[in-house]
Amino acid sequence: MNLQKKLPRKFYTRNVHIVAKELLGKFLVRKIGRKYLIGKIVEVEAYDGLVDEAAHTYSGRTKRNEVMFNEGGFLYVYFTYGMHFCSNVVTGKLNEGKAVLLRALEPVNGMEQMAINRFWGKNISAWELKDLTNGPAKICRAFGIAHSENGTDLTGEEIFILASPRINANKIASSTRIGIKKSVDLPWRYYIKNNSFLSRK
DNA sequence: CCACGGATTGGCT
DNA sequence: GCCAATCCGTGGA
Repeated sequence: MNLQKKLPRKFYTRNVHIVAKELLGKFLVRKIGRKYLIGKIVEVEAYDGLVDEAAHTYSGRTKRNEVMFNEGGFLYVYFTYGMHFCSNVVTGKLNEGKAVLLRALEPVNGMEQMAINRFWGKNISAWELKDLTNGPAKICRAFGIAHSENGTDLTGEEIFILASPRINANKIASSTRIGIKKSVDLPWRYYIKNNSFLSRK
């Protein structure tokens, strides 16, 4: 794994479904001081802007969703259920309002720190690897992603994604998206088949 | 101004 | 499997 080999802007400015599928198998990196938190992306969902009733941007620009209208390659972080953050990779061109929700990672490096971030205060010795980042809000907890990370440029030094070979199409599965009430039949959740760090089967 | 409910999680039945 | 937790953006009055 080459920490210098960051995905460039042009990776992100393409079609949201292409980017979603190509993000599978790539490595999300958070640099904190000299330490690196790293996880392999194994599950995502595409949110397709104005043609997608389930997308936050469907009804137009608001203060909450404005980062999602950037061109590709920025991090859109939102707060929900009164306690959770979720992160998205913005895709496409300026003002399209499209993004890929990061739903599950396979921890690769910095697991001790992820466990501290996720379970602060309680039972810190009993953490299990597969419970660190197998859900969209868990990723944010483990990686310390919250309000202040909203709008982070993924071509920068703080949070970025490493280039790595594309996952073979026959190892990728799709399904309907999880937890939404609109556009429930669209098969826009993509994940690596049989990976044990998925948020769901 | 106020009421509603959410791209979730974890604990309890 | 069910449901409470706990903010705050959003939309309707």
